[in-house]
Amino acid sequence: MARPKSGRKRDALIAAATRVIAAQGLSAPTALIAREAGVSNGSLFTYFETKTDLFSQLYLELKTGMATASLEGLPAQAPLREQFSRMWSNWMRWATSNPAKRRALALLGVSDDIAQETRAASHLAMAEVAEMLELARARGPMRDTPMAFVVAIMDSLAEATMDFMVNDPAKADEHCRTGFDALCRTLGC
Amino acid sequence: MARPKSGRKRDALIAAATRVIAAQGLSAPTALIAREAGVSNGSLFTYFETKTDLFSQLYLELKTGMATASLEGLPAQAPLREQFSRMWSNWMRWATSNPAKRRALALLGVSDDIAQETRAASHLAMAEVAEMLELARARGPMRDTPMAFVVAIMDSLAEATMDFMVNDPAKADEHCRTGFDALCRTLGC
Amino acid sequence: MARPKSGRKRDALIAAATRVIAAQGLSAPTALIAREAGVSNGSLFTYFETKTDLFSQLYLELKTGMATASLEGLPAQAPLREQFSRMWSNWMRWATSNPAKRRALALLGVSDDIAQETRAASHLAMAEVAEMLELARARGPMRDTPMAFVVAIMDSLAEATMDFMVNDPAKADEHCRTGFDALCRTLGC
Amino acid sequence: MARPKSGRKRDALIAAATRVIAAQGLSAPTALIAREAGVSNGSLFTYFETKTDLFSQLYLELKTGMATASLEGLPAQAPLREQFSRMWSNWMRWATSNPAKRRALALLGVSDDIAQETRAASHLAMAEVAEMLELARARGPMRDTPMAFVVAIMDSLAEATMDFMVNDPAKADEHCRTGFDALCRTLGC
DNA sequence: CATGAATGAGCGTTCATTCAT
DNA sequence: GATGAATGAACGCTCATTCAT
Repeated sequence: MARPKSGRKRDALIAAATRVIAAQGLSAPTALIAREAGVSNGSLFTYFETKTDLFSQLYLELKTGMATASLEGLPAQAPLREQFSRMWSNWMRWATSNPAKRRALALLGVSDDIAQETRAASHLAMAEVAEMLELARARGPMRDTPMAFVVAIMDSLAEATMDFMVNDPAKADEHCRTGFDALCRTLGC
Repeated sequence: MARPKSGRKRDALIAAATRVIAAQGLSAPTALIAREAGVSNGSLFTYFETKTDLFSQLYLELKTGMATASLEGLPAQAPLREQFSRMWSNWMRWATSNPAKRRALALLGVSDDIAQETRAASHLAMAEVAEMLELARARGPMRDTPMAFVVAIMDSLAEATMDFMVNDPAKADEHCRTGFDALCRTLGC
Repeated sequence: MARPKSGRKRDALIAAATRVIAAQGLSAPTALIAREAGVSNGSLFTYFETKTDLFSQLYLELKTGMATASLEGLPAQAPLREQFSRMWSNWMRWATSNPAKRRALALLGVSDDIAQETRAASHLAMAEVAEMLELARARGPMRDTPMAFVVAIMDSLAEATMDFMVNDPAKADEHCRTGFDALCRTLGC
Repeated sequence: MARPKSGRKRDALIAAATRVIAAQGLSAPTALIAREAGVSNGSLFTYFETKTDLFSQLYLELKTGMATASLEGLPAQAPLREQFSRMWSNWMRWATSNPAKRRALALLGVSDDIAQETRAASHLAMAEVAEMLELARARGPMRDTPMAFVVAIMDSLAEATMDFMVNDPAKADEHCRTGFDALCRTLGC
């Protein structure tokens, strides 16, 4: 049955792409990604049909990873605010301890060649997070604002917070809390 | 030390670059920008040493234009909150009525080849806006947060608001206010 | 010295190559030929050492098939001219009812990588046909022309006739006769 | 007005393409053609938009050159048969003294990426030759055969004749006449 | 013996930048 | 100064062939 496609190689390519994109941007050569993954340039295309395909799968994988990390170990019984806070901390931790992933995700997020389809799929990954947000804003001043707007605000507060945690790591925890508090004030939770 | 802004052709190139970047992204060929400006490809390089140089100057110019527009006609005598609100409206109006400029600015903002130096210079353009923000947060819950963080939060709320105004223009004014109210709640102003 | 024609798969590859070459030209990927034959890309190379080898064998096989078809059912007792005419009809019928084979053969015939050796071997296949031609021209105006030249003339008249029969199938029989008559006038038979 | 596109370079590219195609076939790298023309690989594309474009223009140019050469110095007052004979000699001379052009033309003629349009244009170049053929067959046995068929027959006799003249140059003139006589017998002229 | 993943040279084309006109 | 042709490195992707399974 011949040499089977190696999950290991695919993962190496995904990981290499993350690193290389973070370092060089989306215009990084596929050949470099392949080399970084310890694979021939041609092989990249047995795992991903095109560069765009690689990027789409990477985007999805990063988004999913981020969502999963954010939801890890949530105290199911605790009050909403506490769960929400924990989710936020998880999220910030993921971002600050995976700067390459974060940067790659940011670049991919604004790239023209991530299809609408792919973006839609990525929202699914974040569904649970969105649900928590929905509850958190339910009785506050943004209760009538379109959900997508609220999500955008949360995202952008998160980005700002991450930036600060990274740039001033000594006070990372403090900045994390500052960001969360700002979000809560905005939502009224 | 900037090269003399030698008139019409330079401006045409800047304007063309804005349009072309908005349409095609940062990888748009210089030759296309030149053609769009009604100028030969070679001439572009007598006005800007390199593509990066063009992009840096464009970045600065867009940032400055945005700041200027935001400060237009502020009621100097009115209370802070009113001035702040007016500034916000100006800002949002600029963004929504200059979508190409906004998109170009966003792309340039995350580009690798805008030097730190250039970014720093761009902050100068926003100095007055930052000052207002300083006053606005002075007595609120963020009074001890590093100013840069507060700026980042404002920026990101602004971006989210712009997105929504653009995507749902019928309710642009409402979204504009929603964004501002969220900011004020965050700052406590 | 040809490798044993080991059965079904080899034939499937030959047939697939015919189809694929007719459709895509000689630059068609071996992988496509293999897939079309229901065989893995790697297996192609256990039946044919190289792409060139495949092409050479295919060339020979097509030439042989063409010759065989041309000689089918010749009326051994009938006068030469009748036999010759029957051969011509057979030939034309083969060409018009096997357009893919004909096209593949034409492409292979002008390809650089069919060795002289292979071409020579292919003449053997046509030996009987050549013999008839020899007799047909024996007393005509071309009796002193080098045989190879006469063969070339016959071949090229044949190609022209085939083209016409294919492009205007309604009058195929008429064109077939027209071609034959032209040949006979040329040879004086 | 900048360096103007150099006719010399275009011609060098056309000539190089002729040589390289004759030697290596249609799959010859554009970079080789450029190098052979003494030009950078990039420059080829300022003279020809694509490889296909280069090939089309080359095809047309070769066809036209062939036609022109065939018609050179025809004795306008002489009887048709004499003119026709002279044209044939011209044609054969062109082919035998320009083997690379002839081979390139043959390869291009069967290439898939010479558009129908281009082929049609090439017929124009041969219009005068076709006219002579029309007269030559007018009263002969092929008077009712479609003209295109007659053309095809002439072409293929010509090709066969050229081959022989090239392979046996000592008797080139004799073969030339043999071919012409065969054509006349076919047409009845 | 069959399979199909692995390899890496090779291709057509693009594009920032230079420089002859 | 303006023009646009010239340059050549670079890129995404293909494909004949090899070889681990």
